[in-house]
Amino acid sequence: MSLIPIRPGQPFGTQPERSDAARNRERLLQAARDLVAEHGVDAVTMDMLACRADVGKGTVFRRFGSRAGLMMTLLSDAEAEFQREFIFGPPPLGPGAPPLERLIAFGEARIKYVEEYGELARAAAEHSPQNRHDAPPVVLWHRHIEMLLREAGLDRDPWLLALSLGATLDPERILHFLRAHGVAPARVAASWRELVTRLLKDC
Amino acid sequence: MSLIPIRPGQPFGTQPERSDAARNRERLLQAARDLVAEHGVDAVTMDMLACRADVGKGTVFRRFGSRAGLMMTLLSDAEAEFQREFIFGPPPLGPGAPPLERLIAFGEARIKYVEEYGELARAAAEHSPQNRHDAPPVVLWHRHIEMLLREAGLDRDPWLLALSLGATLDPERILHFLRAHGVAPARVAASWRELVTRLLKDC
DNA sequence: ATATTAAGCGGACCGCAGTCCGTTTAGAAT
DNA sequence: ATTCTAAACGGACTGCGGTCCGCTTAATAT
Repeated sequence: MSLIPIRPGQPFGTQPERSDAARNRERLLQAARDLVAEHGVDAVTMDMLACRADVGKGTVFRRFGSRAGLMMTLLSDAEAEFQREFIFGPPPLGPGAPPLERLIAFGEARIKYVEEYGELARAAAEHSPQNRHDAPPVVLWHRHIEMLLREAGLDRDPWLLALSLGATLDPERILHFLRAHGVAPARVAASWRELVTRLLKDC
Repeated sequence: MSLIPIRPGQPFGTQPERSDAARNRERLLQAARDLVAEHGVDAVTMDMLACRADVGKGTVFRRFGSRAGLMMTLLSDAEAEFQREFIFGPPPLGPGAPPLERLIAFGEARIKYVEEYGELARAAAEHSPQNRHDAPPVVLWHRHIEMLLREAGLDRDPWLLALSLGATLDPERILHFLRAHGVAPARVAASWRELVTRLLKDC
């Protein structure tokens, strides 16, 4: 039932992790959530986290690989929920509605997602085009958009077109307008609606 | 005649810079160009540059403010040329052609620009949404797109729509597909053409 | 020439992400 | 219980971007 493993807590083919590792993972996640709540995503450093969780710095990086990896882990629940909604949920976001309406709903849902988790999402993509463009959830979003474009009859390189539309919904970008320019979320959503509506007209 | 001051060599209202400062600026720029040519943008560090230019590290940061600032300076000639072309140059990129054709030409020119200067452009925008979205050249591109959209009769929030189209042409994004996914530039250009053509149909 | 002064300078220093490697320990095998 | 070993651990260390601040010097005034 789980979709794409966003950040496998314990990798697939291996035996269950050692008890001390499990304990440390819980300690780290709890400490990370606390620190984010207290100081905000951007102020949380890896040293701070190691210290708060009373764990060596090496352990933090062994667990999460990088700061971006940590942020992905913190996002994974919300991300899984989002995926569930647009894949299995009720229309118009989920299956059952015509592709244009699903696209519109997808954009709106993404914008809400950014409102809530934007800082985390941005931090999860920082410092690596790879993270930004090829992370499993991102690829899934793109495949979803591509599928909807095809359903709508757009057959001219829907993959690239889907990537372009995806760029439009990039968390850092959306967040920047929301926060730094004070653009209302509803306005962003309206613009997205306008964009995809025009794009799919007469297909 | 100069357009937007991309990175003022010597700020506006002040008297000409001191001779030693001028000498150091030339030394730094030359060293930076050499280092980029030798090792590639991503491998050039600020310490390396200071050392090569035989200058203190503080001087490097006094001059350019940050690594991104240095990269913007290195880009400024190419950027000014690009601006000249789409503002004053011959159609279809410059004025004289219908807006759709100018938009198409704009995207194609940007893609060529990324092919040539993409690494620099990416480095110039790194580590700051501000640099990425609100740098003077970026704002100018967006205004240009917005103007073309208006000319084409698209009157529903052309500013946000222009930003979305701009996101589509983001250097990091384009560069990522070109380099990491081996997508041909012509294919990216075709996708852009498709996107804006559909967008402006019946306006 | 000399004095004045603000711009310029340099490099020690800081905080951070990420690495390395010698040490510890959980858990299995005996 | 003892031994064994691979996984996990921790914290010193590196490299980088960026800052700070006491020193130097170019340009100007006298």
